[in-house]
Amino acid sequence: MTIAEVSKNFHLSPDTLRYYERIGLIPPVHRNSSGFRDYTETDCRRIEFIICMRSAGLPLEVLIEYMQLYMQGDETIPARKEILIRQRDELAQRIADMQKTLDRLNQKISIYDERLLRREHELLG
Amino acid sequence: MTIAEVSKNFHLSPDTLRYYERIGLIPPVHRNSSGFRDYTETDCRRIEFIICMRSAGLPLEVLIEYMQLYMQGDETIPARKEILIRQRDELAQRIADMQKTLDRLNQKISIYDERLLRREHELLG
DNA sequence: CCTTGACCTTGAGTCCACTCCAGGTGTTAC
DNA sequence: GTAACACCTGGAGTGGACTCAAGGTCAAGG
Repeated sequence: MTIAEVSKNFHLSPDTLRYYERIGLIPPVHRNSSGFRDYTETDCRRIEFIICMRSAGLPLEVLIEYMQLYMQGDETIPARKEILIRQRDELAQRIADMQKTLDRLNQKISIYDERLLRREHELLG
Repeated sequence: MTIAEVSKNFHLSPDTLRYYERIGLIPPVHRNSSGFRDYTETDCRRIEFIICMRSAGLPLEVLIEYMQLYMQGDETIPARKEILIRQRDELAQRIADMQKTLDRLNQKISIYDERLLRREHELLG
């Protein structure tokens, strides 16, 4: 797969894909005869994983560390698991906080609804 | 209330408090005789609201717009409500996405658990 | 041959949300 | 009166995550 195809599939700019490679988030991508990147299925699965984690706000730094451990094989499973657990816990906390804000927004919206209804009532009645 | 007290109560640096005022997120805070800021209860309630919204990732730009409308009185209620609805919907979407990532992290963690158990089993058995 | 277009590299620029700094003022404590 | 301290201002710096620009290579089409 060319960089353009991967870019299109994942809605990620070619610049970002190259950037991820440059910072060691994904291992160097294989090149074709003209030196162009040729992404494998494996590359794509990794990219998809990264996008998913990034969408939840996991920092690149953490993902880089995770991926580097991943490349080193099975001995790093405990370390990788630790990272995932930590990130999972932090994420759960963020979700809980955001849920509170969501509730508050809903509450505020319904208060505005009431106020608008009252105003309408006053104007018409 | 002095800036130091507000800072302590809300775990927000004095620099950030001044920054919020400078960008128009909160209206100019009243000063005491020596020119120091003296925060009112109203100021504090606004700051608390901002912190809550920021913790859910609402951009400063949106909060500034909301606060500016707020200062203009009741005619801006419909516009404010629109902002809140939009932000609520986006937030709900973000939470849903994050929940998916959370599920995926949990799944991955339990896979690691299994693998570690198997390895232990192989080593001991 | 020359142009076009997809890709390459390196390095600089951008955006957001702070955060820090230098230099200054006013009150209190010794 | 001078030192310590809490605060002030304007402006510059930082960190994270991209994003863009300049200049170059390569293969295909006219």
